[in-house]
Amino acid sequence: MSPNLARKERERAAREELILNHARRMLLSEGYQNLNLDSLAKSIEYSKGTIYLHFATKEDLALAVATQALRERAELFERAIKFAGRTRERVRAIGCACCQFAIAHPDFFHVELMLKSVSFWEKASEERRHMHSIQSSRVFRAVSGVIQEALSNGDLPSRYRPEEISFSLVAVTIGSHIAGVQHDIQTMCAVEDAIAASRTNQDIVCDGLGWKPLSNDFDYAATDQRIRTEIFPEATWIKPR
Amino acid sequence: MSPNLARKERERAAREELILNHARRMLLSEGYQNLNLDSLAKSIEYSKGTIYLHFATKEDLALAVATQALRERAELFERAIKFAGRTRERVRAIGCACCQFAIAHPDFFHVELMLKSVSFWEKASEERRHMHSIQSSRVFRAVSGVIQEALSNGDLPSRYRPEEISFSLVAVTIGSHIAGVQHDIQTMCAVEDAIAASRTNQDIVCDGLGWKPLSNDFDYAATDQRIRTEIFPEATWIKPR
Amino acid sequence: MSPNLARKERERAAREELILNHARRMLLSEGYQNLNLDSLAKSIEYSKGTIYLHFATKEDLALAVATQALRERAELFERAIKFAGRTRERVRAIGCACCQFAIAHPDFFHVELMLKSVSFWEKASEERRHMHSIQSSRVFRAVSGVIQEALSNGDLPSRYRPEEISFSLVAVTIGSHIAGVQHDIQTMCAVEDAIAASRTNQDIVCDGLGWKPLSNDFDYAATDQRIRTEIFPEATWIKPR
Amino acid sequence: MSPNLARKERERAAREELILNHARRMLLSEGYQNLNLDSLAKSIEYSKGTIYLHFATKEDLALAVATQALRERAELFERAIKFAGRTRERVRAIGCACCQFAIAHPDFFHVELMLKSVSFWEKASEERRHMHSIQSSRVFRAVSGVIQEALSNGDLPSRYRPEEISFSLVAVTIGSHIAGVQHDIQTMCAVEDAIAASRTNQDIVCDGLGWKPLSNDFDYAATDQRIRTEIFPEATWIKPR
DNA sequence: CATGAATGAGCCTTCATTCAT
DNA sequence: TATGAATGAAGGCTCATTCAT
Repeated sequence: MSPNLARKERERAAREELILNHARRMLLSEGYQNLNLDSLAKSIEYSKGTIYLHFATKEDLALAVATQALRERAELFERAIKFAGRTRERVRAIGCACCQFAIAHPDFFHVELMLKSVSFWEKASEERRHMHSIQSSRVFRAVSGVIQEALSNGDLPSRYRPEEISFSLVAVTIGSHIAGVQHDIQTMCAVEDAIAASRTNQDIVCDGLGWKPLSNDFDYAATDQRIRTEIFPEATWIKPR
Repeated sequence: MSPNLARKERERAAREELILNHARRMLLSEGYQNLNLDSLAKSIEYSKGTIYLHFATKEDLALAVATQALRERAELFERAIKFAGRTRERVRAIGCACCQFAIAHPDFFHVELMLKSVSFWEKASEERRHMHSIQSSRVFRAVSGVIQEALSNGDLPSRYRPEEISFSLVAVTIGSHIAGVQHDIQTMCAVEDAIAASRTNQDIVCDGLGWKPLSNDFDYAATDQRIRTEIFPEATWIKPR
Repeated sequence: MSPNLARKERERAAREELILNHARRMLLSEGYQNLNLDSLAKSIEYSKGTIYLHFATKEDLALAVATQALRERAELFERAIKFAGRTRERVRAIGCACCQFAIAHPDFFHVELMLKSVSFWEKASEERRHMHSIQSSRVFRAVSGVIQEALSNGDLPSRYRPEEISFSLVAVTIGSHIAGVQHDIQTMCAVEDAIAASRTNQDIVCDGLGWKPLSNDFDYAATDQRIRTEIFPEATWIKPR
Repeated sequence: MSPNLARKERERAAREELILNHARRMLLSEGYQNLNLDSLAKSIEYSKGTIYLHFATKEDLALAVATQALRERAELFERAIKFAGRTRERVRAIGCACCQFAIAHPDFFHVELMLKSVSFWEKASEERRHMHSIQSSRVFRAVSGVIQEALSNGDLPSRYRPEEISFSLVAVTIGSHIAGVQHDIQTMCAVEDAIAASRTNQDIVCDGLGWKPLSNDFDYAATDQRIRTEIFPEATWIKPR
């Protein structure tokens, strides 16, 4: 009996993953309001009722999609901070992780912005909300660990508080990804490669924070090469600036 | 006859403004999909039919809301660039304009992100689209004028292209406002005052770009004081850092 | 005062005609349900309110359009029966009148069918209904006069009752016009010229009724020529078969 | 499993039939524009959503009603042409089929005229359009087969082309049914029995076409008797003339 | 008299959710 | 457990009719 139960549990998890994958695809290509459970059911080749055996509401499902992605991001970040090098090189690796994620899930910020809606959270279940916050803090811990160390060893001046530094990095990254897909901004700012532009902006912010070695004083080309080799061998886009 | 016509025209404009104001409020608090014309009609105390005398579709209405706000932003920017001072002081004034706008229209980025949807633009009328693009370029011209001048007179090094510089500023500003209202980011980055955080981030980016005088070398407190007095006397929040 | 009143009355009648003409055009090109008073008002360059000064309801207006056209048909019929010739030649002239009318008002049968709806008549005013029936009987009288004479002088055998004969002619004419514009019937019956087909069918029915001279025994080419010259000089399409 | 599926399929077909029957009734009594899905739903005692499980749009539903009826007509026609007798007797049987259909679906021409609208076909699904055209050609093939044979064996003179003959018959039949339900025509032509009048008109046309044996030369009473016995035993109205 | 702004009932269509099987 | 038929509230949009000016 127990092996049967285990098998069932595995099957259940597999189906949940299947649902999430299809839901993510639809969510990203069509937006939240155009995600409808009829076509999702058709797409996964299970019935609508089955979806409801896994997720209490549509909001619950969407939140699970977001959490799944956030977990991926957390994993990328945790790989990044293992990079052997100076703190600024490590934060650079995190920047690469962000871009890696953005490439895997373009437009994902849309899903994240959707989470902001109050009515959304109200309709999602407590359990899913909790799971989301767990992944959220994994991401944050990765970033703040590097910042802490940089402040400790003097790579970062103490002009800004650690949270301010996190916020700068987060803000410029989110902003770059969002602005990079806005058509009018793309046009007016002649953005050709949104990913490269995002990395440039992270560099500018690090320089502005005084995070040593400044990009004027150090050639990060070799770093990029190593990040690619050691951390993200699957990446095809990390090029030295 | 003419006075009658003039009065009617005024009344029509007033009603359009009334509709836009309520629509904006609902759009911001509930999101695009939760804006419904029934409750809007109820809220403005006119019938649904009347809304359609002003706007051809729901998308048209939403675009008009966005354009109205964009016009305000353009006006704030054009006031800002008249500030008598060095280029970095002027871009600081633009930063203040952004914040002024963000205070007037918190969450407005939500509306702007909505504009990204292709299906959205298809359903809006050509006329409204044109009006929107006009305001859009006013905003961009203001920013790029200052950058151009800074590059010319050496306030900005030529390390980055002017469009890259625009993009950095735009990205960090958008990102700060968006990140500043995300609940989990607020918590983890201990953001108390999102507006102040946004200004800090703009400062960091300007420093990172090497925009002279760097914030280490110059006390912008007096500048802020003057921006407040000369450009935004209505502002209650511009404080020297 | 009286001349003023007369002028006003003339103006009123002229405006009513203007409305009817535009309404007919829209009714024929778009169908009843797509006739809307907003575009009608725009088209006549008077206000919607003014339309209601002439017609109590939309149905009233449509009935007036139908009546106006019926009057035209009655006039054409009354011209036709004055043709100097044998009864079968006269009924042929009526057939030409029908075609003349069909050319002037293609698709008009659509309007006439619309009149069948019970809910339609309920909403039209008594006065308009009366005016419609007056024109209706003018049309009928013209036809039945010729039939009566043909029965009297032996051109028509007495096999059928006069009303049956009227009905045959009416039915084949209506049917030809309707079938002639149905796309699938056009295709399958290879109808190239619906007007010519309609005349052929009238001929067939007359032959079937035994109306002398039968088309095998008489060359109606000269008759057609005379109908055209004497009765419908404006017609461009009456050709001898 | 299979019996379950079969039962479900049967239930589904039964419900589709239920919807179609009610829709037909409403369509005929109220016209297309007055057919509304709210009252249809109420009438069938299912929800509006259920209707949409069967039909993609209102136009789809209406087209299905038309196709259903057309299929019935095709079946009647195909029974009729099996009548053992001369060609004119067989076309008489088709005439009876028409009347049989007209009795089953009085006012059905209204639905068929509705199909003329271009915008209508655009909104109907390709599948339904195809099904309609299939039935349409069944009907046409039945008629043109008899005509072809009559031309071959000399029952019909070659004065008219086969398509012209089809068109005459179609036109007089459609026209008789339409004219037979128009109130003013009924009154003025003293039509007591529209069905009988329709058959008379078909006879007149056949005579006019010279289709042998002419009604003067042959007593069709026995034929009618046989048609009734052999082909339409369910008919209560076929009487010898 | 003439206007046209305002109305609001009504329509078609969508879709998250439920529940009998 | 899994299904998918059924639901019905809700939403965007139209337009004949009215009435204050």
